[in-house]
Amino acid sequence: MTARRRPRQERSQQTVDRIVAAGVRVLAQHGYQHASTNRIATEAGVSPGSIYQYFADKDAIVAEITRRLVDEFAAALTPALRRAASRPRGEATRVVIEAVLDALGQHADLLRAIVDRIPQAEQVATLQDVRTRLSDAIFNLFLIQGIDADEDALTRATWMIVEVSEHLTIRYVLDAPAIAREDFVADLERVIEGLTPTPR
Amino acid sequence: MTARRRPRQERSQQTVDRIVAAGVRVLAQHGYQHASTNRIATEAGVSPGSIYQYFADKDAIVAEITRRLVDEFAAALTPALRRAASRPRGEATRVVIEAVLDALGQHADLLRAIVDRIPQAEQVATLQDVRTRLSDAIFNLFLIQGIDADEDALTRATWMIVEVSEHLTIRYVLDAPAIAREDFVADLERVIEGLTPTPR
Amino acid sequence: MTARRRPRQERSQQTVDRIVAAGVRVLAQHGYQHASTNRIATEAGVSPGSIYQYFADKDAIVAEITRRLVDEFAAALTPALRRAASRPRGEATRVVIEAVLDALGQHADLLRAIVDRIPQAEQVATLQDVRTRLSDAIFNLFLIQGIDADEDALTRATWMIVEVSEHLTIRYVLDAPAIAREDFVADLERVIEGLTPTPR
Amino acid sequence: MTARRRPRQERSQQTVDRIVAAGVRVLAQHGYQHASTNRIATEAGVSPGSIYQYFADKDAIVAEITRRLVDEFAAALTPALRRAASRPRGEATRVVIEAVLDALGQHADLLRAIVDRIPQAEQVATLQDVRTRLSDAIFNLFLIQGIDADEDALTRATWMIVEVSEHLTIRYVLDAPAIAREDFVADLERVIEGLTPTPR
DNA sequence: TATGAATGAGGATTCATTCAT
DNA sequence: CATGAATGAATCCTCATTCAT
Repeated sequence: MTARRRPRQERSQQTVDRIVAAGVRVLAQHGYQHASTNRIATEAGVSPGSIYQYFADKDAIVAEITRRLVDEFAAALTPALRRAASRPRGEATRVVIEAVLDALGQHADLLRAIVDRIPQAEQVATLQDVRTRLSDAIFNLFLIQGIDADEDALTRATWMIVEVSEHLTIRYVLDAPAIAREDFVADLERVIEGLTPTPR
Repeated sequence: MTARRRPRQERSQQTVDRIVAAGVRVLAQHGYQHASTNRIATEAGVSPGSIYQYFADKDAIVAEITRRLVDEFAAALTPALRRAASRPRGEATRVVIEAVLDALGQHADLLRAIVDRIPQAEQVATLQDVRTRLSDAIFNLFLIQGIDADEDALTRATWMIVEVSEHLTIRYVLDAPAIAREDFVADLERVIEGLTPTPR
Repeated sequence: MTARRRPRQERSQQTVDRIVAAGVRVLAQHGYQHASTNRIATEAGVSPGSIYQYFADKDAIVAEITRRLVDEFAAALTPALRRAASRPRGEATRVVIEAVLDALGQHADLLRAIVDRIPQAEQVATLQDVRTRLSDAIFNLFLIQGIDADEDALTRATWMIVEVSEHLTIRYVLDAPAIAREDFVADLERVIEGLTPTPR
Repeated sequence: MTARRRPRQERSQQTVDRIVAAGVRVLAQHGYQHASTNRIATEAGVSPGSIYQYFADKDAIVAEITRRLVDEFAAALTPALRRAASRPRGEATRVVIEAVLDALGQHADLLRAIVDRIPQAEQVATLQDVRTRLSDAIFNLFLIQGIDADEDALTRATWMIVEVSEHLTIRYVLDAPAIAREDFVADLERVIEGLTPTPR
């Protein structure tokens, strides 16, 4: 469970927002271990006690931050996915990749705060969710497209595509290697294509 | 440098080893933030003060752990690299991947302690080193094999191959997805092949 | 600056006062090096953490103690200085000496804690300040009284008078030698008189 | 008690000397509280354990340092005192002051290490000795010179002269104020003269 | 005697959390 | 609801001292 109470009043909502925003800033600047609740409270212009009106403990703040990243990411992605549905396979892949890069880029700070500042093993909960949903989506996509290789092959392809895509897009956004975006997209598309099982 | 003093007596070496071993266990079990020096000392059967005979501070222990992982990994890999040198390209790739999986698998605990338990942003200099050396090696390999596409393409291919290979092999070893090893190797080989620039 | 936050509530002020008071007692009893923050906290009936609500570190407590001593000393001295202004030189000197002895005597414990328990080299900025202000005052007094020997002589006289007066009054108060106060005052007055440059 | 054993063998004596010398350096550089025995041992090129062959504890080192300062100071002073015996009063005073300044100046580092780096309250033992001996000498001098004011006056004069002389000469040597030595000596001589009881 | 590895109590400081106001 | 003072266990680290070799 994340939030202690889901505040309806506007002022409360504002307080929560300010805490979360402060959390992101403090996390980005000081890292997970030095992101003390007191610092977050100060940064948010809120008393330490107030934090515990809305969050059960420190980790709940991080969980909420993650949840928001995921939500906003999903929201930013939705239209692209819809658009992709009506395109031929190769183009669809490209459209989605572009959309992912855009979405990640818009929340680079948040992303860095979570991905680079929190140990993997602690990120689990919410992020694992996303990955699962992503995997399911891709797996279903295979089925829809009539790519019915044996199940093991589909599972494998799904796993590899998810891992590669997630990792590469995140690192591309966060590390900004000296690679032109169109080249990166083309390469990634080719990799995904190569990993997609061929219909029998 | 990591060590405070380079121990001469045998007892010292044992103590250092016990501290490092305890560090790995504690890291693996409790994660970076809860890996307190006192816990490590207790786990090592050593007094807290003893740690500071050999390590400048807590991070130095982590650094040493990382260094050992890297060293042992490199050692385990060397013969395979030599063997690979005399094989045709495709087979060489496969031989190296297999060797990497073996090497990583032998130190899965260590690997998990570092990769999953320490925030990326703190993962020490030593690891960056490895990545750099790996990149250089691959880049040179391209040149040696007469693959002289333009430099940008080589840089890009290097970056993508390193990121993909590192991430996939590590996740494969640590997450043990339900994928047959030979299939995984074949897939990864294919991805790498696909990313390798074609000679003009 | 010394305080971390300037307390608004009354309770805060009380806590600060209790910490400072405990600091004085602990300093007096155990000396600077054994005046641990934990001991001070215990003596103050306060948790260790509370100290750091109001003081940046241990030295800040000492600095605050010193500041208070200096302030109270200055306050106790002011009326005497005013009274002295309207007296002939010799008597004025005597009046001031008496006032200094009174002022120091009122804070003997504090004085001992600082002067005898803290190494000279660490005796904080605040004390240097006082000495500087004292020197300036005396130097100006010379000028006002039309004692215009050459500057070197004034500087020298100032230095010697400050050193002698400070040291003798402090030691008289702290060591309580078997000397009648009126005799001590007379002697010191004579010494100061002897060190005062004669007007040309 | 200071030394654990008074070593006769040459090598032992050398070790003690090195420890003491290292103690002075470390004290001067780091101050009393940060002058750890380990640091002293390292600086002396000796093992920590060896220190405890020759000194009961850390304070014994400081005590020994103090003792040496006092001894060397006394040694440096003796001839001057002898010379002074045959001079008229005023000149004798001057000769002694000059000798004191020389003696202190030769051991400025040692002096600073002790006087400025160790809390007064901890200097007691050995230094109090010197002061006592000095007081006795002056008191006797008064008697010898037939200055037989009442005992209280002698006691008072002795106390004041000792305090003033000790403090001023030490501060003059350590703080090096912008005062010509001959002027300083003349002033101090005048002060002492003024404090000396007049024969009835 | 000398060594230096080992000790462990103790020190300064932090920070998630509570609770009286 | 909000405040912010207070808490106190836990953290990293130091250092005088001991003792097996």
